[in-house]
Amino acid sequence: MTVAKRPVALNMTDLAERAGVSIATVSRALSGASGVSEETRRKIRMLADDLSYAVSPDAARLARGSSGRVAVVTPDVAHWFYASMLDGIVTGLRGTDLDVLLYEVKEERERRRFFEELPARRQVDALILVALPISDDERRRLDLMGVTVVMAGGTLGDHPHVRIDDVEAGRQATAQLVRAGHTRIAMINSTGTWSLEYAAPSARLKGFTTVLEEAGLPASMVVNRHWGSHGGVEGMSELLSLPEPPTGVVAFSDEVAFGALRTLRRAGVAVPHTMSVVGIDDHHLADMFDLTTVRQPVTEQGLVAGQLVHGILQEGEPAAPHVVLPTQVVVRGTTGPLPSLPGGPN
Amino acid sequence: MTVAKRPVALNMTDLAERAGVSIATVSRALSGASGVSEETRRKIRMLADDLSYAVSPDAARLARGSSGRVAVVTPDVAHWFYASMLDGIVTGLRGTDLDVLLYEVKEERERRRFFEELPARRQVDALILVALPISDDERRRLDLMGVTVVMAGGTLGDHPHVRIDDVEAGRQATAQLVRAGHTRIAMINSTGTWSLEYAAPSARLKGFTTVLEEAGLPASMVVNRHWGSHGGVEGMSELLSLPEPPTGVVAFSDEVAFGALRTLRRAGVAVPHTMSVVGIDDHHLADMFDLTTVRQPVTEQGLVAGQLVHGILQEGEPAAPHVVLPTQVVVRGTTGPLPSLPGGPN
DNA sequence: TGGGCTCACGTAAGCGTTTACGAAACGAGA
DNA sequence: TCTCGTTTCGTAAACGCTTACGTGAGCCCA
Repeated sequence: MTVAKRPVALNMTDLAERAGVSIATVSRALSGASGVSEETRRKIRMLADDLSYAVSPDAARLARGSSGRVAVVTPDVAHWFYASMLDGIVTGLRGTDLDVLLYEVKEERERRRFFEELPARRQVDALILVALPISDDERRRLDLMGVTVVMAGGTLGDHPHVRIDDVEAGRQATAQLVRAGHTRIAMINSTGTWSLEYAAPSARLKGFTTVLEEAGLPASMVVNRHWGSHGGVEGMSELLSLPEPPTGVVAFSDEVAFGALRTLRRAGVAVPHTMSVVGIDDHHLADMFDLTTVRQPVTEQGLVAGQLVHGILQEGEPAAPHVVLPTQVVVRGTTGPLPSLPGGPN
Repeated sequence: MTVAKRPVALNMTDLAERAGVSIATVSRALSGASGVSEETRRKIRMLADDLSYAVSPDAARLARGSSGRVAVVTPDVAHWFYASMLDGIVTGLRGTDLDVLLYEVKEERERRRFFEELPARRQVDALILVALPISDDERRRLDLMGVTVVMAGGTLGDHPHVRIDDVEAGRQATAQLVRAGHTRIAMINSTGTWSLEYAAPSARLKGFTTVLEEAGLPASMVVNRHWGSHGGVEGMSELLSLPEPPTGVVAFSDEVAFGALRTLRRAGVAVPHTMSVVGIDDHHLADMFDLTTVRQPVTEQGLVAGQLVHGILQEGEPAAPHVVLPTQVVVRGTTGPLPSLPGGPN
């Protein structure tokens, strides 16, 4: 006597027997395919319900040739930005019959390993890369998978993508300070987190410098730090230690801005009267810091990415493969008019 | 002439042909099973590498009977707590050959749908529930899946779980204020987010009241709000409007505390001199708010959950199925000694 | 009344693996 | 040299579905 591996699950053959029809009919009835009378279909469906039978996705996919799964690859699940993207993707895919397989590639090592072993290989119908900068070599490996690839929060060759215009975001943030009359404006930017160049920092910097030029303001101070809150703490410290500190600061991200604000609070510098700060993101805690910022629709980007994948899988090439979502200034309390006495309190 | 659905992928039979051996040998060689000479194995592995062939997981799993996947079910991917849990789980599972299938059940509707349709059904070997309160009925449905179920951040019948001691967390937070000499201590708690009772709020409340009793302090004010930052904003407003406001507040979570701090800042109430605040979590931005809090190891809980699942799948029943991780006070700037002039500034 | 159509359903051939079982080859002990 | 045990490998039967194709049954219209 052999013991079944999965004692509980009954299969389609069992169901067919009890329903008194062939397995093919059951398959058709349950999958919604045509070729079954409505009555038979109903009968089978009810029976399946009663016996709480579910079609084995693995077997179905083996037979059909497509997996019904999409892989999401992200550098850091825990981080607000990626988590929000993921959230958007998942909701964008809800309702479709696509499941999400999650891969995190935190460090350079893991990322190399991911592209070498391609664990998602032959497992998914599509791949969504979340703001993951990628080398040409890796792109080639990816194509080897032979699946749809979509980039969310960046670009990737000709592959479909969703993103924001980072140059514009940088412009908007900077313009907000220029408009308020500031003339000594600095930026706490963020590069070098990845060994591969991530596009956002340089794009935002470009927006920053462009606006300053257009306003006829002198080329200004830019410090580079890690793009988390601690980067902001350090960056602002450095700016404060300058002989002639700026009166306004553009932060690469809201988290950087949070850190900057903490430094300012500890240093007793009045915000926005002595120092104005503007971030980029509209982090869900930005309101708690009263932070003026440039909102980028993160969840929506994920959502669009999900829909893009769904569309492509369903009907081939997408209508609009490259989506750029708008950003927009959200004015709160950390920006204000030029201080009357530069450097002095209040 | 028929067109192949997946033109690229070659299969094990192809590989076997080119290697001049049978498909069984290839399978054994690639899976690491015994019964192949080392030389043959090496040869086959090299060939597979050259042709960049990878075993089809679906087919392998169909044949083997286990999916090699684990489902993670969480109420909100974007939220710091769940995202951190997820992060821990993913890292805990890294290195094993288990993939993560992600399911988000945000609203009551979706959650009901999840348990009715069980999309993860027959797709995974195990299920990790992330702080998801569950009814008895749903638990029964779950057992019907016939897979290992692990709870992270809570309990679930006899199923293995990882969590913290929420009563203790509540105690520690409250004790921190009592120790500082506060006598009018309030709590901004959080209930009713789910239709099902979530255990943490009542447990933390219990810790709160117990400490007050032990200290001989009068039963104190407790307001209930949503457990996000806006709940904290509202909760603190309500407390401030009291005829005799407290001098110390325990917040259900750090996010609630963030909101509370914002209200205090806007109201011009000095922290910690006029009002002390302590949170629970040690959110990664807690430091930016200078928030005193009770740290709970979130990522670690996820990590343990992942390891638990891996262990169970590998060797059956786990050695220690119920893990309780310690919490610990982190003192920062939002708590201080009892104000000399209650209610007055500074 | 019969020829052709449509519809509902069954038969069986895959899909790409794993694995029980058996066969061949080889070495060793007697 | 014969026999027995190992080791290495091949054969073929699953695994649980989907789907191309075939077969009757029923229907319509000439």
